Amino acid sequence: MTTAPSRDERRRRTEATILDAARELFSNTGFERTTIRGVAARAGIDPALVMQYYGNKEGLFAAAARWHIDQTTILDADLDALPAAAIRDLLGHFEDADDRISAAALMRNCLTHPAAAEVMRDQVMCDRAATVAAKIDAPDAELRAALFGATMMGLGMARYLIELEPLASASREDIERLLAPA
Amino acid sequence: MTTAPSRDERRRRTEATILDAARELFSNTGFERTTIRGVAARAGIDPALVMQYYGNKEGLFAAAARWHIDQTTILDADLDALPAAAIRDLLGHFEDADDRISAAALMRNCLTHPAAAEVMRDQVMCDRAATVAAKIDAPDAELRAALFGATMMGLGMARYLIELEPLASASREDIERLLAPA
DNA sequence: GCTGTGAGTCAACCGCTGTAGAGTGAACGT
DNA sequence: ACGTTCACTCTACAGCGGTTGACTCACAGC
Repeated sequence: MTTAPSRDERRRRTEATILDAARELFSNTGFERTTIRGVAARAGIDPALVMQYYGNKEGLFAAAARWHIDQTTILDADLDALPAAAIRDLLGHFEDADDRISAAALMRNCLTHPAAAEVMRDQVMCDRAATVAAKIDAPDAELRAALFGATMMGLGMARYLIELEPLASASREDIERLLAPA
Repeated sequence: MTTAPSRDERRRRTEATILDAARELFSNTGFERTTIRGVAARAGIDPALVMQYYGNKEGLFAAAARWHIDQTTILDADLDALPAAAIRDLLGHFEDADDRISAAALMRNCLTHPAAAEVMRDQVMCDRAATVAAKIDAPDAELRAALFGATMMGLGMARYLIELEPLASASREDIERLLAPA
């Protein structure tokens, strides 16, 4: 048999298990249809333990839907390469096994859950749009950036959440090739 | 006092009142957060009457979220004018007082409600994309059309549901002017 | 006038879900 | 060895929300 894990090692492990289960359900079925009991069952533990760790359902969601905001790929690109970089960044998030689920959890609920909507609007879109706008030299820079952000959001939702064909099964290269010029 | 309305006139009137209330709530707070009791209260009638008319909550939603699918504006446009026409069509839907709410109801719930997702995917996106694709003379016509549809969806969501600034308060002309070329 | 029909109401049921509090047993410090 | 801490469980509660069935009452046809 393997060596027994220490107590807080064990704690961190179950905490991660809960978070994984929560992300899975939040991203697949949305906030409202996800139940604490469902998360607990999937994690193989008692519902009350979820409460003990995250306080309430909102807390669990807040912990599960955190989004890594790294603007490096955007900051490093100049205006010409920016669309391609942003597309690659978005697709990268969703191809990556770790980021995918939490990104999907945020995106799926941003229309129906107030907190998710706020995060989406303020952090993701506003901040990104600001850095994008700073690179555009035109009178309508902000509006252009917002339109670009909306386009990226639509792409992510259509491809990964609604799974619209043939978008869902198209290759990253094709998407980048066709959309980047626009 | 006015002349008393006939019985089925009265029926149709309350039915419409219920539907209006349902659309309002579905489009503002989403399917799950909308309660039959809430709809009834807003309509000024008893919850049981909603059930009597629409069977269950799903039936109410199905009746409330119907989307007028008129592809005339798309069909009439040739390839060059198509983006502008589609944008005008989308914005027109959302500016129009009648269509706006049911369109929003469908769009808001298409990520979290199975039936709404199906309608969105099959009817709105697939059918439209097909007619769009028929006009594009390129090997990747379908993918291009899907990307275009995703862009339009992102635009609608960002502008009318998340109310992302400065997109939400921009004029129709500006949006059309900036996005159509792409 | 009388009766049937149908719009609209009332009260209640029942399952689900978030949440709370006491309890248990194994790991940990001493 | 022993008391303490802490992850974890069991049970239960309270409220909400969809749904139901019996009831009321006004209007239409005879």
